[in-house]
Amino acid sequence: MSIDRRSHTPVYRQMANLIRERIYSGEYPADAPLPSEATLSQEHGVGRDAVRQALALLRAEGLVTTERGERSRVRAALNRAAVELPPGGTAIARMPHDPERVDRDLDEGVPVIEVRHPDGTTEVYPADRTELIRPA
Amino acid sequence: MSIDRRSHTPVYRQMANLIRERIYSGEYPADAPLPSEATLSQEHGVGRDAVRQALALLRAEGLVTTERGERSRVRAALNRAAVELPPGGTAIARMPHDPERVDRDLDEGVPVIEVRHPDGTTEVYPADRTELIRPA
DNA sequence: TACTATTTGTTCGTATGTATA
DNA sequence: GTATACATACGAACAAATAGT
Repeated sequence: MSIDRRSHTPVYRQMANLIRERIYSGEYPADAPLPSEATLSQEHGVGRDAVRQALALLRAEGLVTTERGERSRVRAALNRAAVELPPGGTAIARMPHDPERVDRDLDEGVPVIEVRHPDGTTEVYPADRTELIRPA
Repeated sequence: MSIDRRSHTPVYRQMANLIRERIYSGEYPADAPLPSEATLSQEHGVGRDAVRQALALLRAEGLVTTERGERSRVRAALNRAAVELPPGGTAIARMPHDPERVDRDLDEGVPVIEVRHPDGTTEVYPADRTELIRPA
């Protein structure tokens, strides 16, 4: 797969698709660093900007994490315990808003599960990706 | 000569021109270390990035060499013997590709001369800069 | 030998300008 | 007018190699 300049799909989305496929295929294994933005930029003949926008999409999907000064990494799969629901309780999955995400020290792309008990109290759990499976 | 912020010539190219002139003028003599990147950056009021890009241009031209942990140096002029061409032989000057350059242990910016003999054999010589002369 | 300072290498964050669709 | 795309530019932080004490 490579970048199609004539496609109407923006370059940065094509880049995201390309990197995502390499993650799902195992070419970029979990916890491994991706090539640097500059390397990806050169190898695929696109601007650094397009690479950065692609990585932003993958971060939002929870597939990669990025820290300043380090190459982006494939998010390691975590095995989290299921949330036990109390009788009459409800659970809602949502994305945290940005200050909340920072406050809870969560990576981008990590949804939270908000458990509401019958007595009105609520608890919030991060819902990390549990497996590396291509969404249907 | 100094950096013109209003010029359409990129800052890093202006920096390369500036340093190149100082090399040709003898202000930075052969084999002498240039000022550090940080010094050049501060003295000319440009970012370290611009300095590094300028040095990359000069390396590609074969004017300077850079080693990690040391300041860049003006490439010493070497007096290499002329290549003797056999009757019917041909010679081609070209830049080595990157793995070849590493393999032959050559600095950046050093072309090679490929001598082809009538019998089909070839020899390759590095073609170091022999004099410090402003190209016409 | 060991420690420290200097220096280049790498990398991401951010901003600006320009061009194009 | 907006979104996309690229090049340029600066900053910050850290790693790694070298040199001097």
